[in-house]
Formats: sequence, C-alpha cells, structure tokens
Amino acid sequence: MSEPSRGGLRGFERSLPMALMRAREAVMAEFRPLLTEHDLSEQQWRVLRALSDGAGPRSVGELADATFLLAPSLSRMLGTLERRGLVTRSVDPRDQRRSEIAVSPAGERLVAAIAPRSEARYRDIEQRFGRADLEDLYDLLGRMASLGADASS
Amino acid sequence: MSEPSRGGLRGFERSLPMALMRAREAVMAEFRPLLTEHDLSEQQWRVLRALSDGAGPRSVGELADATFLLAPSLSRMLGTLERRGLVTRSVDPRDQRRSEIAVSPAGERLVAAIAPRSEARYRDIEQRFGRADLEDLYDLLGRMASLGADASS
DNA sequence: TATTGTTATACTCTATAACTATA
DNA sequence: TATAGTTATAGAGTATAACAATA
Repeated sequence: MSEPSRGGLRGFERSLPMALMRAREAVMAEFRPLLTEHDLSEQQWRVLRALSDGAGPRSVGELADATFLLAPSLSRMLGTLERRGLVTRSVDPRDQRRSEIAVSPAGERLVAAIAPRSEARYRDIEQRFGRADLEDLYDLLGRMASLGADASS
Repeated sequence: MSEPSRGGLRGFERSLPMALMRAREAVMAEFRPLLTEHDLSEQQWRVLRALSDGAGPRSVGELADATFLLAPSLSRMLGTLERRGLVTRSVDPRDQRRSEIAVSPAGERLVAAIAPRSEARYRDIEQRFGRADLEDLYDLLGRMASLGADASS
C-alpha cells in the first residue's frame, strides 16, 4: 500500500506541508472575508490576536516568535498599526532597549467586534467537522508543532 | 472546560489557523534547508512537485489551483523556472489559448536529487511522530480541506 | 561585547486590473 | 462575449545586513 514512486518522490497529496496548507486555506476561507471587511491582513490579525491573548504587553521579539513574523516585517507593521491607533509602543523601563507592545482600547474594540462572528464560524466548523475529531486534530497538530523541539541531530 | 473568554475570543493556542501554521512551520523547518541548498523557494518547489506528480503536463490554471498560487505570480515564476531550464511551456494544440506546462529533464533530475533526502526526512518524522498518528493526521487534514466543498450558505 | 529594535535594501509573492489572443 | 494567460502596477512580506541605543 505504499505510494508509487514518482522520481522517488511521494505524490503531491501525500506531501505533509501541502496537506497542512490545503487545510489552512480551507479554514482561512471561512475567516478571511471577516478580516478583509476590517482592512486587516492575516499577519496584522495574528499580531492583534496574539496581543489580545490575555498575557498583556509583549516585546517585539516575543511577538515575532509568537506570530512567525520576522522582526523587520513586524517592526514596520507595528508602525502601521500604531498609526491606525490599534496598538501602542512604549519603552520597557527595566530595559530601555525593549519596546512593550500592547493593544490600544480601539484595538480591543476592533477585536471585540470581530470576535463573536469569528466564534460563530468556529461553532459552524466544529459542528460540520465533529467535536471529537477537532480535538484530535488540535492534539495531533500540537504534537507535530513540537516535533523539532528536542531534535538533537 | 471551555476556554476563558478574552474579549470574547479564544486563546491564541486554540486558533485553528495558527495551530495549522505552527505545525506547518515545524515541518517546513525540516525541509527548508534542502530547498535553499538548491535555490528553490517554497512556491517554486510546490510547482515542480505538482508537475512531478505523474499526471504529466498541466495548464497554468490547473497548476495555480493545485499550488495555491495566483495566476500572475505563477506566470512570472514559470518564466523564471523556464529560464533556469527546469520547466517547459508549449501551446496546447487543441486550444491555443492554453499553455501546457511540464517538467524538463533537468527539472526531473533536480527533483530526483532532492527526493531521497526528502523521503529520509519523512521517515524520520514518521518514526518520531508514529505511523498511525501520521495517518490520522492526514485523514483529518483531508477532511478539513474539503470542509467548504459543499457549503451552501 | 552582546542584545534589542529599527532602518536599508533587494527580492518574492499577493492582489487587482488591464490587455492579448484565442474560442 | 467569454476564457486563458500574460503584463502592469502597487503594496505587503521575506530575508540579510547594517546601524543606534542600551545592557
């Protein structure tokens, strides 16, 4: 039952990055219109979402790690979001090299405006996909994400 | 057991797009060095991989759908890959508006050079992750990808 | 001397629209 | 008149390096 070899390479359907991308695209198709409506790119939404996580302000570096954005991209984007009044930047008093990034009240209102409709989409997905299967998926994805965490080679 | 509401929004760890992205980044971290070594971007590799799928030549539109690239991006990229001698473009005789895109022999050699090391990474992932769990993951991802296929609303 | 964040630079990809040539 | 592909254009993100301020 192993895949036929095509130049020694598995079929495109068995490419793990592609399988993850196809699933992500299908999910994003549910959410993207919501973001477009509020003039937010996926990346900008990742930043706002990370900052609304309840953990409070974060440094640029921490935010970059959490959102998979490079520091220079993030730095420029924070300028844009700051000019739109959605986030604030302030110097960390304990280490003046650091910036503390936080969501502004206007940013919180924007997130609060999107949240209920986002959650409605989640309920819809959960209903169509099945709650238990969704839990399994989160579990497997979490394990896959931490695969390399202990790689020694 | 439901997540605490943060402005009505689930925590960042329970974001499905982010869970998919974290998993994909972890997987790509295994493969990216291999591509960089051969001066291929992720997107270029997707195209070569799709074309090496055993199904033979494809139109630009079919390729765009398969790789999640927009036609203009793909069109420019095919020019690059053609100049590098990795793909060929020829007019479909039955419909002269269409281009038939195929991998060249040099492209096949490049894929064949990458394939064994790629497959070795897969074996490593399968070993660390577990074969059965990997099957489950593929299965769930496939179902998630086809979620919207029958959406009526 | 190392780290944090920003700026500089070049390139790739995204996204939309306009255009060419076929159908 | 519609479709397939390309070209044009603007903008956003990726990636590296260089830089300023601070530690």
